[in-house]
Amino acid sequence: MLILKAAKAHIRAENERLILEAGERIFAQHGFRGATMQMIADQARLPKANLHYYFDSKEKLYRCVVEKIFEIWLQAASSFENSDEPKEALKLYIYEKMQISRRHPYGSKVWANEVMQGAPIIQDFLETQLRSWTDGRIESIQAWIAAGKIRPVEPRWVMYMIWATTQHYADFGHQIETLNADAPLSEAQWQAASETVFEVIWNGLAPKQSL
Amino acid sequence: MLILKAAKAHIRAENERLILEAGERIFAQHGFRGATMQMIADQARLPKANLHYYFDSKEKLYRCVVEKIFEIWLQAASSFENSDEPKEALKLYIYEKMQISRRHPYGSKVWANEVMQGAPIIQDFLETQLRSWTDGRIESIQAWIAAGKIRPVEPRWVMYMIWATTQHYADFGHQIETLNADAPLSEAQWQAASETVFEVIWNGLAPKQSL
DNA sequence: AACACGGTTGACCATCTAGTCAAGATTGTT
DNA sequence: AACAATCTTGACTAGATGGTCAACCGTGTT
Repeated sequence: MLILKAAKAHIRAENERLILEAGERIFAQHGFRGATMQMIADQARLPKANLHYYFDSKEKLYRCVVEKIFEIWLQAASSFENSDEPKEALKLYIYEKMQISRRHPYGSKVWANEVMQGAPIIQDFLETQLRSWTDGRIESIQAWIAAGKIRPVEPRWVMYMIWATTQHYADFGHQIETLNADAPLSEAQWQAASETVFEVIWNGLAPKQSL
Repeated sequence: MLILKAAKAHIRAENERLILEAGERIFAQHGFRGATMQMIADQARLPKANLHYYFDSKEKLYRCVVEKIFEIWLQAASSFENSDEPKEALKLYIYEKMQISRRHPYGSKVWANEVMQGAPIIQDFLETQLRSWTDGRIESIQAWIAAGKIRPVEPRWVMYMIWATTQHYADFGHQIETLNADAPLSEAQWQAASETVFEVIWNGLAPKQSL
């Protein structure tokens, strides 16, 4: 009966999760072309043919991985709206993005890879969701400027600074570890880095102390 | 006669230049594995076999490309030393790095790709040249802190902020263009972005106005 | 003109890889 | 137990790709 489809849904869900997780890791480490279905299969501890049972093609799998990453990205984005005060809103957003760099370094790298190659797969995301989200955030920042809560700056360049500095800790994590005597950043170091990023940006944006 | 070697040296120099330039572009756009020798050959307008005449293997060619990029990177690094005053030194360095992002976007992407994949080819560079250069710069920054010229901050996180923000304009150039109504940044926009990056970082680091 | 040396090139090969397939194993339902 | 839908998997194929090679070309020297 057709109801069986639902009965075995958990198998499908579990295997798709395994494959997506493995894909994220392998695509991040080797890029789209550098990753092979065999590598992903080994990482997921499944036979290669099984991957093609759940995902038609390498490209479809890749697209799913990228879409999942974009979801997480958008989720973090909402923390931007959790306060009207720029200091609080920026602090939440920056800490949240640093957290993502720490928890999802592979996802961040896949995204970076995709964009660096001209976003062949997710160009439509950039043009729709990312563009409209960014426009919204730019309006928030402009409102802060109008209210004299931060210095007059072009909001775009500030957004890019935040993205760049926070994602750097994921995308260039290997370089950072190498310069940290080949050790991953400690809890305290992550905390300190997040604080410094926030402090420098906030002090950079805060209005000059009026005497 | 052996002197012929010198006589045709210009042919070799010119072709190596063509191939390296094409390689930089193709490796940036497709990653190491994604790039094919055929693509690079087409870009350089040379037959594929000719590439193997000048560079033994794809990997050797790639290594040459990456080394060339590191040279440019180190060159910019020297502008850090052109002034003892932090404001001036940082301004020069940031503007120089923004300039590099604008002039050598492909090189920056190749570097990013390489690091994201764990620096399989240039790990030794990271551990020797980059590490020692960074240590030197950290000392400079600490001296500024000791002299009360900038706030007390962990120099490492500041270096990473500068690298991240400036390189972002190359590595994520496609995303930036998409969010700029699919247009490349204008001269004025590059200028404004550079200024904003510098202003925010400098204001973020400058000591609080003592009343 | 003859030569030698570096440069050029099309054709070729071994290998790798995305994707297919058909036979068989599982599992929930009746 | 019998069944049907779903899941599993080893073996296979077609095409792409890095690298090779042997014949050929061009140019400066004698």
